[in-house]
Amino acid sequence: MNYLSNTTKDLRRKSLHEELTQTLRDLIIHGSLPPGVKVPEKDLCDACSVSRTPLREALKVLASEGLVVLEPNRGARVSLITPQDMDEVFPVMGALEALAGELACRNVTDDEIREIQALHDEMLGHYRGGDLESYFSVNQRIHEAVLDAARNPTLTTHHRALSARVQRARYVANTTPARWAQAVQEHEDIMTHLRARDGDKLAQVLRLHLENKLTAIKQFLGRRGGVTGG
Amino acid sequence: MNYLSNTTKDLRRKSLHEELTQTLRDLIIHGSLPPGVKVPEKDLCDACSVSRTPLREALKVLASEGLVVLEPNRGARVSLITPQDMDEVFPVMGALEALAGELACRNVTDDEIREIQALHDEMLGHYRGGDLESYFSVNQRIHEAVLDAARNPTLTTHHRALSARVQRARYVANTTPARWAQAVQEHEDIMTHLRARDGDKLAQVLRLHLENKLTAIKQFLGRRGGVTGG
DNA sequence: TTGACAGATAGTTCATACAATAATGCCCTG
DNA sequence: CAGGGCATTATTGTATGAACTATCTGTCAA
Repeated sequence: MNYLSNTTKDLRRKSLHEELTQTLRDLIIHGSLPPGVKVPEKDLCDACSVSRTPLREALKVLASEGLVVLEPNRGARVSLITPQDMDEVFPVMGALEALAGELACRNVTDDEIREIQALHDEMLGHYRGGDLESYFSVNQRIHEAVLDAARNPTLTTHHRALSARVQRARYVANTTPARWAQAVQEHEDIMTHLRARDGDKLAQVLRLHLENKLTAIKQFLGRRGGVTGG
Repeated sequence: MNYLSNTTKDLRRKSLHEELTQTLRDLIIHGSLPPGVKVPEKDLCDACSVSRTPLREALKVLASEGLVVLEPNRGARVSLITPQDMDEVFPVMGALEALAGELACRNVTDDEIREIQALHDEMLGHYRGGDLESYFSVNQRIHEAVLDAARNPTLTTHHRALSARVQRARYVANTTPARWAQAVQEHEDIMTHLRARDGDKLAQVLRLHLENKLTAIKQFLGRRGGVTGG
C-alpha cells in the first residue's frame, strides 16, 4: 500500500472538473474564449451543463496556469496577450525546450527518431502545400515528441502550461512567409542535431527557434498596437 | 476597461481558498503534512475551520503544482518524495535558475547586488555558527532575490512551484558537513559572477549548484531505501 | 482455515441554497 | 442638467446536503 506511484493517474477515469479544465483550456487556446473577456460562471455552467462547483475548481487550476485571471468578488477573465507577457513566456519556454533537447538526445530511441523524422517530413509537406493549420498541428506534435523523449514528466507538465499561452499567441499573430521559411529551416537543424544526438547543439537551436518566434510575434503585436484581445 | 493588467492581483484582498492554498503549501513544505499521507477533506476542514468548497479548490491548485496527488473518488494524498521525482525536478529547476541567472545579470541594479551580498554575508555567518535553519532561510531568500532581479514573474511562478518540492526534500534529507561546505563555496562563485554580471558563468554555476544538491539528496534517499515519507 | 460475496460505512463528487460583495440604475439634490 | 448617494440586481464566495464510489467487515460456503 506504500507503493502508490505519483504517476498512477494516467489510466484513471477522469472526473468532471478535470474534463472541464481540459475543455476550457482548449477553448482558450483556440481563441473561442478570446483574451480579455469576462467569464461569468453561470454562462459557462449553462454552456457545459455542469454546476458551479466543478467549474470553479477548473477555473482555479487554469488561473494557476496563467490562462485566466481571477479578480476576487469580480469573477474570472481570460488573461490578455501582451508583448510583456510574451517577453516573459518565451525565454522560460526556451529554457525548458533546451533542457528537453539535451535530455532527449540522451534518452531518445532509434524508433522515436524515426517517428519524429516522419512527423518532420509530414510537416514539410504541409509547408509546401501552404496548409498552415496542418503545419501547426504537426509542428506541435513534433515538439511534444521531443518532450516525451526527454523522459521527464515534470518538465512536460511545465512545458505544457507555457505552451498553452504560446499557442494562443499563434492564433492572433499572422505568420509571414519569411518567418515560416525560417522556422522550417530551424526545424531542419533540429532534426539534424537530434539524429546526431548532439544535445548541446539541439538545445541551442531550440532556444533560437523560440527567440525567433518571439521576435515575429512581437512584431505583429506591436503593429496591432499593444494589448491584444479586447 | 481594456487596460486591466494581468498582474493586478498583487494588492487585492485574498480570498479564502487562496489563503488556504498558501497555508496548505506551507504545511506540506515544512513536513507537517508528510509525504504520502492521506488528506481527508473533513479533517482539514475542521483543522482550518472552513467548509469543503474552498478547501477542495485549494487542493486542485496544489495538485496542479504536484504537491498533492488526487485519486478520483479516493481523495487526496501528499505526493511522495522519490529519487525519481528528484531526478525530474532538479534538472528543470536548474534550467530555470540558470535562465534566472542570465536575466538577472542583465537587469540587476547595483543596489540589488548590495542587498544580495548582504544576504550572502548573513548566510555565511549562519554557516560559521552552524545554524542550519537560519542558513536555509537566508539561502532561500538569496535565490528568490536572484529570481526577482530577473524581472520575469512567469519564471518566478514556475520556479516557486518547483521550489516547494525541492524544499520539502531538504526537510527529509540531512545535510552533511562536506556538502554544506561545497554549497557555501558554490554560493561564493554565484556572488562572484553576479557582481561581475557574467550571465553565462552565473547560469553555469547555478546549474551545477542544483546538480550537486540533487546528488547529495539522492545519496541520502538511497541510503534510507527509496520512497520517503510513508 | 481460507476465499468470496454482501451489506455497511466512510469519504468523495457534484448540486444547490444561502450570504456577502460589487455593479447598475434610479432618484434626489444642488 | 449634472453629480452623488441609495436601493436594487447580478454575480461571486461559502456552506451544506444528496448521490455515488470505494473500502472494510462479517458471514457463509468450500
